[in-house]
Amino acid sequence: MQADEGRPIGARGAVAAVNRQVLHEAVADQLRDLITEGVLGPGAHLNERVLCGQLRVSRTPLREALRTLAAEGMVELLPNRGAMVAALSRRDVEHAFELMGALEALAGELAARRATPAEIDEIRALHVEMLAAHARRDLPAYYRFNRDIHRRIAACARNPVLDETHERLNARLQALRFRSNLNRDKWDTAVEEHGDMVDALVDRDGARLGSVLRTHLQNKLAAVLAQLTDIGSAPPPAADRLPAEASR
Amino acid sequence: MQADEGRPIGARGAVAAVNRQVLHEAVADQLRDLITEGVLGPGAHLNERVLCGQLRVSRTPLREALRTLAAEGMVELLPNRGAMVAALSRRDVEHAFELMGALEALAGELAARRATPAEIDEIRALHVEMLAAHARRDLPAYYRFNRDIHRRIAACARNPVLDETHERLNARLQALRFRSNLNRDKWDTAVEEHGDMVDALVDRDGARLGSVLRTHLQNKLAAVLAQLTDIGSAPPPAADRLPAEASR
DNA sequence: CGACTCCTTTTTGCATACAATATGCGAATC
DNA sequence: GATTCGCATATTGTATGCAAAAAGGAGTCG
Repeated sequence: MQADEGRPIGARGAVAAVNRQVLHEAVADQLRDLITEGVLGPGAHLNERVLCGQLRVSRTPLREALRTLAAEGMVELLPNRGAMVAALSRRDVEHAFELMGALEALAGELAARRATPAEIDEIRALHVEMLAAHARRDLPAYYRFNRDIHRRIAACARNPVLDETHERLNARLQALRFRSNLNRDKWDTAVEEHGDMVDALVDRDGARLGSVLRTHLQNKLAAVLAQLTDIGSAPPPAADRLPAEASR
Repeated sequence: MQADEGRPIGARGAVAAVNRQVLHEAVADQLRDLITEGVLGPGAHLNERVLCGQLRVSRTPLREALRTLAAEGMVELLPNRGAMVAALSRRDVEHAFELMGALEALAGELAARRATPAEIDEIRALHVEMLAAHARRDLPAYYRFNRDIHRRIAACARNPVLDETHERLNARLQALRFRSNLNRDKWDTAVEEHGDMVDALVDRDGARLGSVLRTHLQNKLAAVLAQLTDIGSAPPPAADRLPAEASR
């Protein structure tokens, strides 16, 4: 990808927010993406010079971005020995999901109390679309609707602090790239649970919504853990999706 | 985040490692302290050059520290216009406490399930000491025991991810410096609630412990909000506890 | 009297240079 | 032959320099 000079790293594609002018934030965004996409796999060592060459930035903004990511828990800093992508142990995953459960339960409770009728209608509509995707066995579409529904429920909670915490935790977990490993039974169960969620939301039954979300997450944890052991010590994904280093 | 001392990736060293002296982390720690202590009050503008002079470091580690703190939510970065200490609105405080309630409830539930008898005994002992401090009207001692008890309960939950999230949120709130504004009634109520907490823990009644913690926090929120309006737009505390700038 | 513009000053953002620390390899020693 | 020491190299940590953006102020025009 020959970057045209003036264009900062992160500004690719439609969804990119307003043109990031601050390089270190753009770099942080880019690295986050690379990590969640698995291009930079768990445990991967991040060599500053190499990354500088690949991202076409100097070490200063890169290092600032790394500090940001470290504070977010996406990378780990080894003093005087560089940075590596955070690698979650099985234990870490369990802990994260415990916390996630509480966060989603809270979000559910609040959402049941605060959602507007319009929001609920929208979520119901998305749910129906998700059912269609499920019937069609269209996994990518299913994931999109799934994600969107969860996002919207979170938004109904109207608590940015909760939201941010949730997003951050989610980002850390995304690095595990547990997906698409969904057998039919689990998928059906998940869809059922989603039905319960929508019902609870429509009834504005916060406690029930919270508990459904918790169960939902519990099942997801089980799936993730199963996959973790399946893979075992997975081979590190090759990091060749990065642009080649600039020749100088 | 930092203070990851106990978990060096590979083999854990038997002997305590030598004091690490990575400047940007030291700076971050120091700034955190200055903010929570109120030396750098909410909304205070952080001029890089000035801080460099006061902390006797160059801009690079300072800037890296600021990025860290920004990711933690303690400061806000205004692109091209520097950093300022995060200023929480009333709304923000309410949101933070909502989240806090869920975190503490979870911690309580887990603690009731996972605490060892020895830990429970220790907490009971601390509780008795706290009662003594209360009887003596020794506020500082009370705060110390109070804090210690909460910390230990959190530790019993055995969930570092939860713990870190909780600590971080707490740090952000500490910047408000709501303390010592405790009238007798509220104090008595708080002590009573602490009694319930210990009882619930001894009974290993997670649900009850969680709900007590929630109530406890609810009352604290009320106090904080009251104080927030009391103070109104409080004058920014003078930042003269910093060392004077080095003359060059 | 106020708003606008242009210019100076200040401050932030990025790049690079220099210093400190870790790593790897080979020679010397036991 | 294995271990250890020491040196060479590579990598991270810190400081500084330079450019761009913002803030502040003086002067001018409406």
